[in-house]
Amino acid sequence: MPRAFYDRDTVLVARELLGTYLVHVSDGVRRIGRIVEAEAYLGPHDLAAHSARGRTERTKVMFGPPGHAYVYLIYGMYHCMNVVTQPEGVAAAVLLRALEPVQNVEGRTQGPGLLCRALRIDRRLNGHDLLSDDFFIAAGEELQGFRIVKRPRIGVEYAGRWARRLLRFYLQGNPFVSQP
DNA sequence: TGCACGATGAAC
DNA sequence: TTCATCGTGCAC
Repeated sequence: MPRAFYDRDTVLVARELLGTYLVHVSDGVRRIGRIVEAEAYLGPHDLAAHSARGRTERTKVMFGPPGHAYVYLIYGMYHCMNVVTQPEGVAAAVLLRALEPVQNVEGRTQGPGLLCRALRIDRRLNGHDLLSDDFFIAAGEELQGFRIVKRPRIGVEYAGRWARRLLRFYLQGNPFVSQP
């Protein structure tokens, strides 16, 4: 997808990422998954977003230009993959939560930690430009007939009223969604 | 320099 | 409901 795709409202980007293809080439293997579930993290005012605590060493990528990968380690054993959105200076991103396996994908892809493991995504890719030829997102087909479901985000109960916002999106009925 | 904890997943 | 496991962020 072009830079301009990411340089837009984060909720819009999260919804439109559904049905697109995440491609990662590593060790000469091209692994592809279709994005079926994603969450929007809106910026420093969003108490569920990492950027809510300001710019730190970990979150500085979120404050950077759109179309880059924000990858971090969670619970000491899993990685989470995000796409940075909106103009540089706006610390917003979309967390990829589930993929439908398409090519060279081994293991489960339901959930942010599992999808990173299956596509061999780790912290080495933090800050990576998604307008590259080894890690990028490609357009999918039209989502005709596929309803997009809106739900509260997962695992952010500490965020008060922000935890109840409907910022998780997934393709209704898709068997690869992590928590239908 | 130390320590509490998490945008998770799996087992019990 | 509990646990594995460790980098980050902030307290001291």
